[in-house]
Amino acid sequence: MTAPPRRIAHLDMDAFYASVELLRYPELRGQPVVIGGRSTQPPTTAADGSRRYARLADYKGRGVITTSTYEARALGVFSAMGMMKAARLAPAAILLPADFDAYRHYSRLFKAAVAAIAPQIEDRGIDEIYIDLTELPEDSLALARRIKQAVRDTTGLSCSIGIAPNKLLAKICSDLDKPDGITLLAMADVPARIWPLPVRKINGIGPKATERLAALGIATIADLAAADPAVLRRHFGPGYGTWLHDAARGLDERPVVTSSEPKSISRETTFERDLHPRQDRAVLAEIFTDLCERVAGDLRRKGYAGRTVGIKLRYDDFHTVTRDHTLAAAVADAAAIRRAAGECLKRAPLDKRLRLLGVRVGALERPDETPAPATPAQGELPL
DNA sequence: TCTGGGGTCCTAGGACCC
DNA sequence: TCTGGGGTCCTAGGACCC
Repeated sequence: MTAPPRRIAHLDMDAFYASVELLRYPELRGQPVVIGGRSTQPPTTAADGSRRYARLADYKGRGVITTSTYEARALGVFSAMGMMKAARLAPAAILLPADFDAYRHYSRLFKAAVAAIAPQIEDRGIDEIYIDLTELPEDSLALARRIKQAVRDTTGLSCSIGIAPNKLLAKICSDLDKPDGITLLAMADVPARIWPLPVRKINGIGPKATERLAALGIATIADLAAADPAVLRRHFGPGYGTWLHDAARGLDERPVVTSSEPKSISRETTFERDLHPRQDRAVLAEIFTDLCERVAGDLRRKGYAGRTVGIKLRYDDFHTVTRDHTLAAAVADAAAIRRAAGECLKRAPLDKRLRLLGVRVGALERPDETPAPATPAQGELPL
């Protein structure tokens, strides 16, 4: 007996942050708009109701683009691009600050709308989800249309959906007909629809792996599927090499995971200008304490404590180091985090200017829950 | 004009224990 | 005394994702 094929959907909101901003500023529809920049000012409204927007050309600082509208992408401006570089490509583009409270609000709305139709949902961040449709009676196209309509009705926003036998393929599919698209794919379609794509389209193949594959003459997913798995394992290690070979053939057994606990909570900040550990000691100490307080606030709000406290330093040459310190018992208060983080700092090189400082708490526990008992459960033999 | 912030997972080595 | 091996925890770095 073989199990029937699964039906897994991947839903991706279209240019999510930018689209939320267009709900607020509808007159910007059709224009190149980018979101980003820490010091970006929101638009000002004149007495006659007209708004004045910041332009990308006005920006000064070390921010990156968070999202851009499709019109801005057409000018070569994409997520994670440095703002100063983007300003050269599209100086007249409208610049808006990120409003994460608004995005979280719309995120909750669209997920609730989907859950009312298909409750088996895996959260993949603020703007995308996997949905397991296997147990639902309707056909896939009807479900995809109904879900898209529900998302549009409750948020005014569009999304793209891919439906395939697993998460790997569903994720690739949701990107094939963007924006506002639906793509259905069966295993038999993999050679025609998936193999012509570049390897970078596979979720889990990033810039480094793409480059190393290119050096082996592997550019498309078809190239990867045709590659000798032994060669892949030799170059990429047994785990990743085997995964690459499977992924290229569209194989993926990962389940849709409908609930999970966080593993770590962190806060970090990149300074407006690089700071020297000695000359700028006082201001660095203040930022350090503030980061610890913000992490403590996040822990308290979410109901966690953690045993491992860590720091992250990024130097002016972008070299990054981390230091960890594991305590005997989990902590959640700012003073204890600050003490442990201070111990970490003593073990890090402090002779170069810093551009970033971060504080993290891991090995999380819920302090209100009793840890699992070490004694065997009832009816179990103490072997 | 370089390169944000919040995460997860994997690897690898050393310590320590059995 | 020497040798061997497995398991777990901790630390550091790196790739990758949204």
